[in-house]
Amino acid sequence: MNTVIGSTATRVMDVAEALIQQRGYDGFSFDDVARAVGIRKPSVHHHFRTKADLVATLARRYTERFESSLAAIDTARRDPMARLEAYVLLFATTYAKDGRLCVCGMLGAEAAALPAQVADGVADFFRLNLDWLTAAFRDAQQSGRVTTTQGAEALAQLLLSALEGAMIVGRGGRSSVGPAAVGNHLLVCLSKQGR
Amino acid sequence: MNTVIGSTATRVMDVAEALIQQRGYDGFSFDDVARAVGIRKPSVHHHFRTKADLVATLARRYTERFESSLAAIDTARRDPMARLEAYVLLFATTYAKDGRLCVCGMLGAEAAALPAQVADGVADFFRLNLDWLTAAFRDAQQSGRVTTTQGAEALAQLLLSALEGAMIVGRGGRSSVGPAAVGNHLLVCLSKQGR
DNA sequence: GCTTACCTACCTATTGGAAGGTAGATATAG
DNA sequence: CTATATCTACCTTCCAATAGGTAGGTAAGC
Repeated sequence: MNTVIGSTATRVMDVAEALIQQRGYDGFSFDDVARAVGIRKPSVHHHFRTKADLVATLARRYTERFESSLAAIDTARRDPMARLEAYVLLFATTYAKDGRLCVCGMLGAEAAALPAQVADGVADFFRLNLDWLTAAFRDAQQSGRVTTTQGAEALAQLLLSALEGAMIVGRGGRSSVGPAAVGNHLLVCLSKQGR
Repeated sequence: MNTVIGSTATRVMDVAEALIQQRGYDGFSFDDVARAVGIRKPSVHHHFRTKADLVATLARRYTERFESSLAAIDTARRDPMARLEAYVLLFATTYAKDGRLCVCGMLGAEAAALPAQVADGVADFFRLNLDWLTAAFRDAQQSGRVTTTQGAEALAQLLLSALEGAMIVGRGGRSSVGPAAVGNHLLVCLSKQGR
């Protein structure tokens, strides 16, 4: 065994994930992955039958990890605004790693060209996020920390959209502004002391 | 002559634009374009030397059209909020056409994998939008229609990000919520009567 | 002795792109 | 008015590279 950490299958997923975050589904090949991992292309097929298989599995892992992070936030913070700030940090951390996009943000853009199983995984991710955010905003409104007349569902959609969009605008516009700034600005606007 | 409208070069750009909006830069080929237009692949090369050429030209046209729309808004509306609402409608109209993404939103996501000339065009688009929005928000704040403590530049980044993101989240999440709803919700939150 | 992890070799389709040719319109010069 | 030249828009043919994926084999471990 070599000194590289993790099983080969894990490393394949790690590499594929990074490639998707930077180039998208159609922007990388099994050969790219193989080269980066240090094996041959057919060996990648040994671990993941098809490309759709690999990416669908990867998207599921991504969503599960996100789910864990959300659960961790719930236990670590009680204050609804602190929870939302921690949520923004999740996206900011991803983006800080050499401008990596959210996996499902990237895949969501390409949704029309994706295999069904992959597109399903992407939809699950957004559903999970929207549900968690809706609950968080409902808490924030009930505790009086957010005082907009807008429904919690709409606010959830707004924050998620702003964060996903900030990555794309920040990267495409070569701006220094990313999801951290955009997300926090929005939270300030929505919070009581925002004006 | 056939009944198809526009010159061949224009039709090539129209088709390529639609394909990019639905599948991204790596998601379409010269052959796809040729087939849709009704000519052979090398004839596409006759009009646009390379793929980078085609897409860069197309991005420039997209930005110019957007620029015209912004100018039209400026002359048609005086009220800063009405201008911002008209801006939101620009994105909503694009998205309403079978869920088409903003060309530069899509390309922005793939920015890391794009030829330099294309990436430059994308950056120009975002710069144009951010500049216009910053001025619009400055007006809105000076007239007291928007009362956040946030700077106009930050608000511009926020609205643009929210609109670009809403397209991706809406499509990827198979939601009925799109840029129209998200954009208008944000404007309500920012406006005086938003609470 | 079966399973796992990997390999070489190969296949077919498609990619972006080049080379070179043709039909028809237009322009120009004698 | 005609002959020559040029241009545009398209064509067929071709190419090397790359795509996703398969077949079949080897070597090690439980």
